[in-house]
Formats: sequence, structure tokens, C-alpha cells
Amino acid sequence: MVWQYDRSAGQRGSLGRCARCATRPVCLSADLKDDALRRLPQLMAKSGSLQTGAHLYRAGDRADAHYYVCSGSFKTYTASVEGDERITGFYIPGEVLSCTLGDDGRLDGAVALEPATACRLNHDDVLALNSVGCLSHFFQKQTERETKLLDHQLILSSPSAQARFVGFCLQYSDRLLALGRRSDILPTPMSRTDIANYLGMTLESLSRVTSRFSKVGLIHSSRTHIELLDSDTLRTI
Amino acid sequence: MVWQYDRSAGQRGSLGRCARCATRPVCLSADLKDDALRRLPQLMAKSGSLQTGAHLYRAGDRADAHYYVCSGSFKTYTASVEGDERITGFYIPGEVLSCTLGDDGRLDGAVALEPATACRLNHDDVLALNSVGCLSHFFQKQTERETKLLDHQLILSSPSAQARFVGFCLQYSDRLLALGRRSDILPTPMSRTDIANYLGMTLESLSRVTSRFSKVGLIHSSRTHIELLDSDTLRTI
DNA sequence: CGACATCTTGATGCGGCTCAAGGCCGGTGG
DNA sequence: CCACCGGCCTTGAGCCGCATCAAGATGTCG
Repeated sequence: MVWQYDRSAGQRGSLGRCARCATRPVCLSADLKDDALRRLPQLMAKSGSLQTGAHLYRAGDRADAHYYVCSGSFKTYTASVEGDERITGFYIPGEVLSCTLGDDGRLDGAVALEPATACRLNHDDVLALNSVGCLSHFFQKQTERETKLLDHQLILSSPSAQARFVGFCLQYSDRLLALGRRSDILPTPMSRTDIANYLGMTLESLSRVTSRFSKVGLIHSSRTHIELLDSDTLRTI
Repeated sequence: MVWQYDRSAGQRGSLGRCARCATRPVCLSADLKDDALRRLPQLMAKSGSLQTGAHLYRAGDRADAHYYVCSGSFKTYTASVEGDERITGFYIPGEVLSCTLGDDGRLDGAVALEPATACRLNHDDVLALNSVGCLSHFFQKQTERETKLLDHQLILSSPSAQARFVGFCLQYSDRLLALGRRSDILPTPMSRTDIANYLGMTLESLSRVTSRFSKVGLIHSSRTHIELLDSDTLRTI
């Protein structure tokens, strides 16, 4: 994995990498101007393009940085002692992966679901954000991350498979909306197996739920997308 | 709720409130000395004693602070739209409650499970921790909090009620150990209903699991405690 | 076109939810 | 001090939903 700072920002009149980034409106750089905008990419290194299935980090790595998804998407997983994996989250641009520590390094691993990039912020550089003027954004992002985890908790504590699936769709939909994308079409670069695992159910149960919802016209489900046809009705479940 | 800073620290040769606090070894003040130890209680306000059932904060309050449990214990809950509550966590001394934001204020509420106290750190004062020398402790605590949330996720994603209960016991046990208390006796100031809710199962299912485990001698369960008699066997489940 | 992964659909059994009744304990009042 | 009451927890019976096992359908890539 190649990581690269943007030392050139400010030279040749350029505002730097962040100014040109499509994800900027939902990233740390959102409200920055001029000088600050130029200095941020000097604090945060951007990854080269990760291919599908490539690890952003692995369980056991030193956990000394936060990662902001710039393009593409990631999943995180932890392996329990018995060897079975648990998908703990999906991440789309603007969201942050970080800080899941065990006694020796990270507890979870992060894998690209499609060609993706991310920006790295070392823990040691967090305070430097203050001088750039986006430390409050940083805290905001951490809060959003925590809210996302709690949402997942709520989804998992639903008793029925149907309710968990609906929770997943609506949460995902809201996140796409925050990103400024269509909220009625959910791209699914992850496999059904991953979604089922994330929702704490079996592949078959998930398939039955999607089939049932498709039949009654609530959703249209294909391999690559889930389309919400009637999100109002979904929201009542 | 009465909140009080310790402005007197440093006067009369006193090292201040934190120096005398029983929870200090697992709190922000853990490694502080002299000056720093005196200044911390000037940044963090301590609550008066909260009675059982009293709210530390409520859903809808402005979320502008972190709360460190000083004595006693708390539970947090969120109310879903349909009015049914979900217990999202239990907190013992040294653990931090914070930052669950909705569009307007907090999403969750926090209630004392027994007479309890907590210390408040305003979001605006987080940076001031740097000059006291315990900002890294603060980040450490945030990380621990996140790990705790992920643990809960893993517990909830277990398919069987039995496995979820074991997960609860072992996680609780580890937290007591970190606090320097006995790890084989789990105090249960919360009701069975709360535990069952937290574990995403019914009261009856929880009761059946505890009965079964009691019969085979794995635990001894009373109204106020759960005693782990064979945590090695439990750990294999 | 064939081989493999991925997803769907079907049949069956078990676990946990629901509803209901009974025990345990602390509190209150006579 | 005891009788009664009301939470809280336990235990039981029946049923539904999901996991499991198994086979078939669909899609993908060499």
C-alpha cells in the first residue's frame, strides 16, 4: 500500500488535493478555505487505489491512525476465536474507520469491497487539526461513527430477520442521503453473505426476506443493487 | 442535579478531589502528579449523589459533555419510535458515557442503577486536557468505549440466547477485573428485564438460561449477584 | 460451453417467543 | 409479628420463525 502526502499544495497556485476531492463536502475539509485547505493534505496521507479484496489494514496491525474513506467502500470484520468471521460494518465515502484496539493491535480488519481509496490521519497528528481549524469536524466525525455503531446495535437487537433487514436498508439509505447520493438505490458491492452476516442471520433467511419484499413490491433486488420502491411503508415496519 | 468543580485544589496543600478518588487508577487522573492532578478537578465537575432511578441525562438534552462514572453504575437506553425501550449499555466506575447525538440533542438517556456519581467533561474543555497532560488518556478512554460497543455488537450477533448470556458475563467479568474488583462475582443492580433487553432476548429466555447453568454448576445466580463458578468452561461456549 | 461461485427455493427440526400460572421476596399496614 | 399485597423472577405448554440441510437456478469468467 502506497501512502502519499500532498506536499505540493500551495505551490503553483494549487489549493491541493482536498480542494479537488469529490468527497470534500462530507469530509474534514468541508468548510476549510485557502490556507487551511492547503495544509490539510499535508497532514493526511492518501492511499493509492486499493483493488477489490485488498486490505486497508489487518487485525493485529498497530492501530495508530484513523482512515477516512475517500472513494469506493470497505467492510470491517473481526474473527472470533472459533474462526468464524463477523462483519462489523460497511463504510462509504466520508465515513471513518478507526480505533478498534485489542491488547496487541487492531481487533478488526478492513477490506475494500470495490476499487477504493482512503486518507490516513495518524493519531499523533490529531491535535494538529486544531491549527488547521477542523478539530471540531474531527470530533463530529467520531460522534457520527459512534452513532453508526449504536444504530447497528439497535438493528441487531431486533428480534425478527425482517426488521433487521429493514433497519439495514433505512440506515444505508440515510447514509447515502448524507453523502448527497440517491437514497432509494442502495449499491451492494458486498455479497449477500456479508449482509446476512452483518445482520446476524443466515444467507437463506436474508434471501427469503428479499424475495418476500420483492413479491409485494416493496423493493427491487438485483445482484448489485437494492432499490427501495416504497420507503414509507418500510419505515413503518 | 448539582455539579461542582474543585476550585480549592492546590490550596491548603491539598492535591484535590481526584487525588482522593477511589476510581482514580482507572480514570483520566491515573498517572497525573502534583500540578496536573490539582488542575484536573478544575476542568471536570463532579455530580452530587444521584439516587437509584435518577437521570444523569435524558434523550433530547444537549449533548455537550462526556461523563465519567465515579461511583455506582448507570444504564443507557434509547426509545424507538414504537415506544419500546432498548438498553444499550451498562456502565461501571471508570467508564465513559458520551456523545450519542441525534438531530436535536442526545438520542439516549442515562439512569443510575444504584446511588451513583459521575464527573462531567465539557466538549469545549477536551483540548484543555492537553495542557494537563492527559489528552492521550482521554483518547484511550474513547477507544475503550468503542471497543465496548463492538463487544456488544458481537454479543448481539450470537444466534443463541445461551451464547449471548455467556458473552455478557465474560465481558462484565473482564471489566470488573480492569477495575480491580473480583471478576467472579458480578453485581446485578439492574433488573433481569434490563439484562434480557440488553441481550436482545426475553425475560423468560434469560431465566431459562440462568436456571440451566445453575443446575449444572456453572454459575450461582441470585437477585443481586451472578457468581461465575467455572469461567473456564464458560469461555469455551 | 463448462466450471464455479452466488443466490434462490424447498422441507424439516429446534430454539426462543408468547401467553399463562405459580413461587419468592420486600414492603406496608393492621 | 404476622397477613397481605405487589414486584420480580421462575416454570410450564404450545406455536411460530429461523437455522439447517439439501437441491436447483442464475450469473460470471476462463
